[in-house]
Amino acid sequence: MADFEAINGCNRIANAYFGFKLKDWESMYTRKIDEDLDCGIRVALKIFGGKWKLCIIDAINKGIVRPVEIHKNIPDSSLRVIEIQLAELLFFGVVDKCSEDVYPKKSEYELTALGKSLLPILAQIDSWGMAHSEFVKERLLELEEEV
Amino acid sequence: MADFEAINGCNRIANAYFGFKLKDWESMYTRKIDEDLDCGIRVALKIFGGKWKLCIIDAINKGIVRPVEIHKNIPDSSLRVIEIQLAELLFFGVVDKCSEDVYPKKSEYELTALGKSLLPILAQIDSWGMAHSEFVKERLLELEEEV
DNA sequence: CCAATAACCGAAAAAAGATTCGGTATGTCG
DNA sequence: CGACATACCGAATCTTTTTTCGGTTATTGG
Repeated sequence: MADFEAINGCNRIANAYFGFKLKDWESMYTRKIDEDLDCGIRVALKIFGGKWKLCIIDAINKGIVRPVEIHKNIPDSSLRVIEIQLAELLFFGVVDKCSEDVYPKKSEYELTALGKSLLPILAQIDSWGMAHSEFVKERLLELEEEV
Repeated sequence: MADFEAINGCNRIANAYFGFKLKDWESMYTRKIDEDLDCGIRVALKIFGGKWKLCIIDAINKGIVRPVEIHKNIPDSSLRVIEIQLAELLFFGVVDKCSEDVYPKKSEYELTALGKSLLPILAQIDSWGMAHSEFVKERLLELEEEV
């Protein structure tokens, strides 16, 4: 349970962290458990499969640790989704929240050991993407020209 | 253009490969190009970010090369989405279609060099997921108990 | 005190993604 | 030929994810 205690209120967890109502929980939950989780890929994607999660982890790793700053660093995202995905990452122990009572008192996030264990994957994905970004752009361009 | 020729008909490409109509194309396309693609992570996710794409690549790599077989190998998916995501992977050059005129004449997919370059990432994600699957399950269980 | 900023949150709407369903075409095998 | 399997495809529907919007609370700096 441990740091789970920090998050009190199941409504909040279910709703804020997963975006559904408690009445929906059972069906969603059981479905998720039954469906998935024999395949490493799907477990992994459940943790960092969100649209912005890897970008958030990347930002925190680069020292951008506060929600507003992370959001500014990822201009296409909405602040709300940063908050939500940060909360999910927090719930799954990928990040920790450490709002110290120092000046200026603002909440900061840091990577846990689990979060850090994702960094090699992150780096690999990022470098693959960088290596192929021109190719991907060209492919999309070709498609546009055809249309 | 090359193997792009193999895919004839822009309607088909836009609709089957991306699931929207041609009239929507311009806005979607320009948005996509403008938004993304400076960040390796997002380029990469554009290529293999679909729900089942990594599983499909994994299946092909394991020698499960025909759509129906891939679908059977991923029972939670629908055959349709396998077809669509296979077509997208084909379009982005991650897989190749090689329906040889041999008996039995059925379409088969194989990984291209680009597809194979994803295998290390795939392996890393999968092993990370396997290593943490118990933790993830427990986390979900805790949540269930709270509710 | 007051304006500004940050951290959140809930709800509704929009967008994206996946599924279901009903087709066509083609080939195989008995 | 006729039953069956495969490869596809389009459209409608449903689900999930993300965004937008309108708040509350708390802190900071003038």
